[in-house]
Amino acid sequence: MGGIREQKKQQTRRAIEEAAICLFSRKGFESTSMQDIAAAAGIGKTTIYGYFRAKDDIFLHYCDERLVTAFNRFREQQAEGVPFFEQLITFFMLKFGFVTENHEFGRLMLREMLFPKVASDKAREHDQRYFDILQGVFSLAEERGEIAPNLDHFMLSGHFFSLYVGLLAGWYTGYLNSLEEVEKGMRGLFHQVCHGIVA
Amino acid sequence: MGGIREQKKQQTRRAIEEAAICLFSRKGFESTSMQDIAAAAGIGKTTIYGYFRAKDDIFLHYCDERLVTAFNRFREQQAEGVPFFEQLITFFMLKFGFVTENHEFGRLMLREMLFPKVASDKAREHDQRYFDILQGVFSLAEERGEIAPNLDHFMLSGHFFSLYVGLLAGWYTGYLNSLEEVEKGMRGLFHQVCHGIVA
DNA sequence: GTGTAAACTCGAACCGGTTCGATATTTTTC
DNA sequence: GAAAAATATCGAACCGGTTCGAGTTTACAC
Repeated sequence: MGGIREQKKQQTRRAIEEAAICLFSRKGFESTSMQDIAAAAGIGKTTIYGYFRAKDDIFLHYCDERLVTAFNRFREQQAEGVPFFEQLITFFMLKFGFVTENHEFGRLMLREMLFPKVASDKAREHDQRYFDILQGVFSLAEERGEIAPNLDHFMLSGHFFSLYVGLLAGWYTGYLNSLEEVEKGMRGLFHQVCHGIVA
Repeated sequence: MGGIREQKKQQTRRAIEEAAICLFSRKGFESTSMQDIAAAAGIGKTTIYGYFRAKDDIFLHYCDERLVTAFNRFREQQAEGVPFFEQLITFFMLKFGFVTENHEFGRLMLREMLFPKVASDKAREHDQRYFDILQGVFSLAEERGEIAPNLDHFMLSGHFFSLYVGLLAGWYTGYLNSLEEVEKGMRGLFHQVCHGIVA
């Protein structure tokens, strides 16, 4: 069992993914053909379909991996002593920077994650990881008395997540043009959540 | 000037659009080929490109028209006496219902409007119309003393808009499954904005 | 080893969106 | 009203993602 076949398969898969991501970043997703990828990976273009269902899948699989590492990076640098407001800013700015690092990748990823053709389990997993982190932040904040007790933490997560998505839309539609502007906007919005707007 | 040619052109354009939208709703966007549309409109498929830049454009042009009428409908039924919270709920639930009326249309439209390949002027116009309406709601609320004075109305618009987008994402990823749930969620989130979460 | 089944590979073909280029029609000009 | 310019139409071809099917390689049973 295992053996030669499995090894080669792993190797080929890796070759395809690396070739694809390299070409996508260099020439853009749409300008890279399956032919190009196959050539760069040293195989026939039909062979790719033995490893990935479609062109999109190569990209989405890569996003998946990156998302997981990004989450882990956040968890590592999570500092307990920091006020919850700053924890949230750090968390979402990290996410934001990560998603928009490559303009086109981010666009494609967001389209697929927020408005998918069909809801996927993979996406649910990511959401779960995300909620777990925020849940932790909110619980701590509650203990410390930074936020009101008995708030619905699920809704709270949704609230901050929505603002994060709104900022991303602002970025991609051209209303926000630098990370400084984004952070400024984020602080303003988060402040509104914290203190309310009622007279 | 004008004359036969112009008339026919208008007629053909209409025929294409009607055929396309009819087929899109019946069979779905991707399952409808340019061939299908051309046949239904009684022309050759290449001719379509004399009227629309691409398949997407037929759809997006239609969305454009619908968006405008939806805005007008809201402006008509805007009631002055209603508290600003209820005005916002009405506004966004109207938008929400309109966008999600056809599941696939909404998905495609949102992908394109929030994360466009290139920022377009058309989109800016819509945003402007949207901000104008909200601006009016906030100004009135301010006069009435319903919200604090000196709030940044632009940021406020962005805030509510983000929550609306977040709810849409929740709809398309399967966390919200009925308009009742959406409205309940919307009320909860808007309430958070109004009253804050700080202890 | 040998036979058999499963898995891998890839050239050929398919399919649908888009472009090209030649033809047909209308408008303009004189 | 005929020639020239502008524009509309559409069949043929292109291009790129995807599927088919036939040939090859590997794994396993005996």
